[in-house]
Amino acid sequence: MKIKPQVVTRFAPSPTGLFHAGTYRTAVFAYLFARHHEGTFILRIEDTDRIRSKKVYEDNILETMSWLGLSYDYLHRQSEWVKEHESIIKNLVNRNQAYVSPEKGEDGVTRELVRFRNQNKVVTFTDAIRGPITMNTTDLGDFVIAKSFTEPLFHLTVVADDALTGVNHVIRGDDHISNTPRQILIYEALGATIPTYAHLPLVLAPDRSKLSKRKGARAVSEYRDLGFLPEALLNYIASLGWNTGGVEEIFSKEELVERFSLDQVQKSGAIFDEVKLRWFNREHLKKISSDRFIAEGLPFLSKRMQGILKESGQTEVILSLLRERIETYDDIRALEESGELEYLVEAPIYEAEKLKWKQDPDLAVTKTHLEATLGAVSKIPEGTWTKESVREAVWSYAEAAGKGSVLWPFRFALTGKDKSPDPFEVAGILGKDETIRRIHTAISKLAHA
RNA sequence: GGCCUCAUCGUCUAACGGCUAGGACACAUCCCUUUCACGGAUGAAAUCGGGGUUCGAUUCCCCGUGGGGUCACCA
Repeated sequence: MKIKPQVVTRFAPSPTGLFHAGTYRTAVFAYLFARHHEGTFILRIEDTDRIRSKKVYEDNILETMSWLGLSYDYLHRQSEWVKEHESIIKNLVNRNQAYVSPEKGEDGVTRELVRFRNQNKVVTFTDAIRGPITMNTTDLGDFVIAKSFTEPLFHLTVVADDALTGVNHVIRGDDHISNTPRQILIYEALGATIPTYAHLPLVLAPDRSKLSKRKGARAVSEYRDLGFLPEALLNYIASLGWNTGGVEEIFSKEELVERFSLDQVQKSGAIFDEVKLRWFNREHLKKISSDRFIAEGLPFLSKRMQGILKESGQTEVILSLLRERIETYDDIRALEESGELEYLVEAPIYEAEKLKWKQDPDLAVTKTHLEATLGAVSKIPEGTWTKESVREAVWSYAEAAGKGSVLWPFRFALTGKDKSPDPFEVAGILGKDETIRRIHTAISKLAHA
């Protein structure tokens, strides 16, 4: 442990479901705040509700935190601290700050609930983002803090655990503002130091209501499977409700840590916009190494296509060709599924008419140009066949005869597609034999023209 | 409904009380270009309303309006 007083903050999810960006935004801000101040970041699993808490959800939280790169200094589960909670509740009762109240539940069984003895006062706290907030706690009544000595409830465990772990900055969602006064009451009863609160504005669905699964919000872990980069998600989530004030938007985790500050956090909610997320992803995709792009992007192609690429030895060339045309890795899968990559595997099937460039009068011109192209590329020695050498062989003729008139038929003969990479790129991948074969096919289609 | 809270382009946002309210995403047009993509340029697009304070209000105050959150033996 460090000796100097430091920032201690935490992220405290309850493992009762899969979490969307709204929940993780809290984690991101708490993390950035802690790291910026070289403080301690605690991950606390709030599993006091034994019925609703599930191991799979806890695993999902741990995996997502690690995927996003949100490292924590300390991890604990509330369920492991029942003893501590029990003694705190007993102390409260002994000091007459809480009392046991036998009450009948909905099931007709009488249980000994523990209720907090509310002093009915006005509580004011200064929120780091919103400033002073005042609330009268009278209408809260003597709220329940435990279902029994060994079954503590949310408000008690939150305060107990934060106090026990020395948390001095509570960064959480806006939806907890109304919980804060009663938690402050508990701090006072415990004689513990009240932390600084920072309530973050909510992340909203497109209809401006709180983001939720019902509103179609995806779990953050789902974005991993959809081929998003963790640094893009982190960057975008951090940008929701916070900004540096400058014009740059793309930041690495380290840059975010360096720049983060609570006083630049927005007060109003922000709509989660997947379109902008995709843009962030594209920007981050541009920055990663070619090796990483290939390693991560390849699995999004079918096994069949992966096999074909491996056999041809062109995996790297083809994937880097895709790189500037996609926003997420999943776009690679979509590209293959829509047949965009078929011409790399087998000769295209198309109507002869389509070989003609839009500005040419008839197919006779097309045929002439294809024959000239064929002649030019045939002269390239097998061993020096590259996209550059193909370009060199054809370029001067194309410039003289009209680039569109020459290059459109050339490209179409190779791909059979209205849209594709340029013919040199494709010829480079296909190799000399296949390129010549496809030009021949095109010319024979035009035999009668 | 009570309590709390928020309010700048469609969205995310910038603007010591002081230039023509700036940028990004998306959109449109144009350029580059054999096509697509990339890239470049341009454009359309906002201070919720009403009162104050002030020489001057996006900014400060009040009142409306609208949105959101929250009101458990969940967290």
